[in-house]
Amino acid sequence: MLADLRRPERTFTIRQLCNEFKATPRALRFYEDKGLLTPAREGLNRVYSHKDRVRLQLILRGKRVGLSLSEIRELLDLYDENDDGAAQMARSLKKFRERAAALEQQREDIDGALIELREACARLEKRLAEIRPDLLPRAADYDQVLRARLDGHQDAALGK
Amino acid sequence: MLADLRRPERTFTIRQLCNEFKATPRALRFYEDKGLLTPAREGLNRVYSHKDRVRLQLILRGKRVGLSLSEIRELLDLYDENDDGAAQMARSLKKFRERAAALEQQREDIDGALIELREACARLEKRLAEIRPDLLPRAADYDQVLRARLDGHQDAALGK
DNA sequence: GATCAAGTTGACGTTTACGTAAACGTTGAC
DNA sequence: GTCAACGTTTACGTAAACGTCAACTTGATC
Repeated sequence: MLADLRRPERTFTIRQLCNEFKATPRALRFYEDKGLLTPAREGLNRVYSHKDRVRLQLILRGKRVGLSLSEIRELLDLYDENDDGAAQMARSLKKFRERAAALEQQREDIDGALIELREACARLEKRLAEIRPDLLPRAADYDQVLRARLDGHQDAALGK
Repeated sequence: MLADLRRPERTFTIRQLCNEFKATPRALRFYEDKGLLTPAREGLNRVYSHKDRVRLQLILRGKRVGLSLSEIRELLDLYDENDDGAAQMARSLKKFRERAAALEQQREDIDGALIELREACARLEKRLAEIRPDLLPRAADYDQVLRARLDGHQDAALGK
């Protein structure tokens, strides 16, 4: 009687979900503001159910693939309001495909920019080699690259 | 005496540069606000010199590869303040390499997102095929892709 | 009873690159 | 003389996703 209200009945505090998913309380409240989450209350405090946790997972997944919060909300809303599961799946699929296409386009744009950049680099390297070969940057800037890899590129890379 | 003040002395109006480089007057004035351009004045009107035109080219190139205006300004400033051409070239080269590394990272992030997206799509397609094969989206969304290709992806793809 | 940790609700700040009026001056064409 | 076309300045608006206070309440603990 005490032990069996385990999984489905379990509830979560905001902090627990934040820790589990590496989010901040501010973010969860923000999602709530935007209508993405609607946790229950116990007095003032938020109480997240199992379903809320699932929704949060979906939200974060959506973010990872570069969907905007409003787009995510639309998808979530579909799953709630409508009872025809297949129709929403079709819609989600469409959304995902669109996003995939957009990302592929972005990759192309990036490739174009990289081409321009490499040309510019090549020119600079050549002229520097002629004029002041000692000034050619070396391994030092690799730090920058490595440092950059540990950071917030995810945010910058996607959706804008 | 009249004919020989051709190329180097020639000046440009804001509109001429805008037409040539497909920019808006607002943009040029904004760059000026930010200290990227400093055209002369003839009364109130801006008069762009040859050098200004070059600077504008550099600005737009920088934008194309995803540099922020402030980064571009730093580079331009170097070319002005300092008279050691080689040193600035080295700095520019460094900047460009960093940007290239960042763009490569972005591409990786995008690839990661694409993997997640494709997985999600595959799952949805599979289940839809089982349940409601008639709802599987088809060529219709190709419009979206094509439309997207004609638009502002450049902005979204880079810098943020 | 005082403090402490954790929660809450506003509400403003941040960032980027301009767009979009509003209100006005100058010049050339008719 | 007057209308259109171009120029000017100032200044607010936008969009996204929270961060960062500030000021307060609540429950637990010493």
